[in-house]
Amino acid sequence: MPTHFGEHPLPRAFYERASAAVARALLGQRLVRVLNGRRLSGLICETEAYGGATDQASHAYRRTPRSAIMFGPPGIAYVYFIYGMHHCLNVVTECDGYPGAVLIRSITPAEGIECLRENRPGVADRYLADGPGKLCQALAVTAPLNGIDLTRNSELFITAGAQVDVQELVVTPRIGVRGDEETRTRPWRFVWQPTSHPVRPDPRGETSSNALV
DNA sequence: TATACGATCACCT
DNA sequence: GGTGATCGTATAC
Repeated sequence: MPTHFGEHPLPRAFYERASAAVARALLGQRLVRVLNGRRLSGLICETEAYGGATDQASHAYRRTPRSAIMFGPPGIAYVYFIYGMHHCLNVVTECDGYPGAVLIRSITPAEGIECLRENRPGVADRYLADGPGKLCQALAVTAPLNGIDLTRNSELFITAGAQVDVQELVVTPRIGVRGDEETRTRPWRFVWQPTSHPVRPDPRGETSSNALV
């Protein structure tokens, strides 16, 4: 795949679909961050889909100034601050006017590992970007990147990465969400677990299934 | 204006 | 497996 000048970010049409479809399709794609002239990247290996008024776990369950971005055009980054110290990176999905987003929960470092190490001092390579807050720290994704267009070749974008085989796909309920039974059990977390190299086990032990594949 | 808490992480036992 | 850190945001008053 192209890793040089002129590579094409995934087009807006990629994101203009149902959140769960985008969450599934993002597995294996390459998240690229250009920081101080250095290029960092990783392959997306864990995502979660979030919806609108019928998804009690979503920020867009109610429209507020913060969640308004989820109602806008797809392909835009939604970065928010949580627990007083972490950032989370999302991609807006669905048509303009209809809310949706995908939370990127973890990546496998691919380029610029030295820089990721600098951003996460004292952390073993295996844990550099294996969580939503961790990957934001590793890639220096913070509030100023909120609203950036991921379909443009700039500081943050996503390009085509690896093919993810169905055999390597795990689908589970989302982590740490509240709400009614339907919201809590909705199978909207997608994990890429290449059989060749083990990925971390399910962090909270919820049952997994390939039912949605 | 005030208050409670979260789409988390790291460090403790 | 338990919990403190730490603050923007939403919501209640």
